[in-house]
Amino acid sequence: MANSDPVYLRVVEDLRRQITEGLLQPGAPIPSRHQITRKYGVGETAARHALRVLAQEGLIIGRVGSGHRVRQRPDLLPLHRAQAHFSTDMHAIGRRPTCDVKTDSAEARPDIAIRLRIAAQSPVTRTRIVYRSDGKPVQLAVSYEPVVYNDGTDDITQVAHRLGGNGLKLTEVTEHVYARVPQPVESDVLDLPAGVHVLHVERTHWAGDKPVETSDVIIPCDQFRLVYTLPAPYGDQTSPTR
Amino acid sequence: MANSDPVYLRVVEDLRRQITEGLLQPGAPIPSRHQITRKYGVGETAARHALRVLAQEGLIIGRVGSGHRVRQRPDLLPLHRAQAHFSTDMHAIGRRPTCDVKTDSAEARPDIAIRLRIAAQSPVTRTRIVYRSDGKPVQLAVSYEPVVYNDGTDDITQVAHRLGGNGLKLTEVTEHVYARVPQPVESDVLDLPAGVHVLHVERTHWAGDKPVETSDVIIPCDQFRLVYTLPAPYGDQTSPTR
DNA sequence: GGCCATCAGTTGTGATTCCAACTTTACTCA
DNA sequence: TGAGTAAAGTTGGAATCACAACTGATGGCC
Repeated sequence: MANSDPVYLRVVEDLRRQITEGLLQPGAPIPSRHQITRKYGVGETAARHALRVLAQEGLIIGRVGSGHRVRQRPDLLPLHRAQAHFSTDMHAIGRRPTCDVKTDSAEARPDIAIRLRIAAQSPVTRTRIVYRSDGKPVQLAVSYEPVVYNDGTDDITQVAHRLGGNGLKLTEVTEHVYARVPQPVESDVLDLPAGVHVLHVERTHWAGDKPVETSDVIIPCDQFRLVYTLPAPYGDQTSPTR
Repeated sequence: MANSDPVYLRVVEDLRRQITEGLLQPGAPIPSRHQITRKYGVGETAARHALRVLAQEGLIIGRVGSGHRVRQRPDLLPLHRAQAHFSTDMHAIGRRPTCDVKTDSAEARPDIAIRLRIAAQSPVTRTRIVYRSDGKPVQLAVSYEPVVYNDGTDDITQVAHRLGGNGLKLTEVTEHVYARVPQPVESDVLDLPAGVHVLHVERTHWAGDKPVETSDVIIPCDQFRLVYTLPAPYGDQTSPTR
């Protein structure tokens, strides 16, 4: 009873459950359209629709000729986690992700010093990462870290792990989000047409009450979208009946 | 030439252009499936797909039996704008949006005082708004405003307009986003099951360099989703060829 | 005038079929 | 053995037909 739900939702919910419960690990192949029709006894339309919904949720990712695979769990909101998908996703769809990482030393600008709660002009390690998809720059991240945390040998992109090794535990991430290109950030490398909207994320990683790293991330808006999922049509309402 | 694009994308782009250029104002009806098939000379599948894409973009909203209409422009990311859709959207899909607004005076808690850059225990106007959909509470917002800005007669939900009338111009909104339920916020009114993820937005409206209002917004994550739109399949890549 | 039933129109969902483009695998042949 | 080729499988796109549930408006009836 209570099973007047659309057919495709049955497929969606079953696959989603398997993914969220870990039965299907990231990278695992998803049954193809035809396999779904046989396995669930549904039509091709329903199978295709189910795959589309899951893909749009970000749980799976498809590739022509190759099939769908479980994506790294995007979960819900954290921008930093979504950003972590960059490399994985680009690979998954056959683009070549690259990134330039340039690290140098600098004196903390006043705004950066405030964010890191250190004295202005303190020495910081500045890391500038340009993310590229097939050579085209699509994302820019500039991170600042007090030199005291940087032993100079590690990959600065893995602050969390390194700090974890130092006995510090990252407890929180705060993010300030703007919808524009702020002045102090060099965004010319992204080669954006004038007037394009960008997401500017000021992100600070905290260990306890101590900021350990802060970064500016510039993301053109056509890569991100905050969708207001309504509990109704076209939505996927994460199993409302259970 | 250069028109090997999918057919449905032609429809999507044309309608989207009309919407973004203002030819189709918010509330205006969108051609129905059958009208699209005739108007654009495409099949029903393409028409349906186009409408689905636009709906998922948030540009239009459909209602069984009634048709699609242009939604208030959600643009891309701003949470506060997405939130502003609450009432409109609920109406559009036939739910009854209501909200309780309770206003009282209080002394600023230390954290609130910092956010408003006023002295702790200064008098503030506190507004607690519970958004409901068909009676079910789905969103909670608690705002704080220095009493100096509140003349006591206006609707506090329209801070921007009121301040605009006072000659102040809101220039910016900063948002801190957490993915948890913080302690100081009363979230029991939302009647959330334990462990449910929520979006906690600390939002501050600025007029110049002066904070004029700050608020905590609690949104269960099943209402919002940050989708990482890939420049590839199922995406709608906002006219990449132009 | 007011109320109710009917009816055309619309959306959401579904089945079925087909095709182009692509990937992967297996196979053939030099 | 190695390279090129063929075949099978997969996705994205598309056409066509169908049906249930719902909305809005029309018109008839009291």
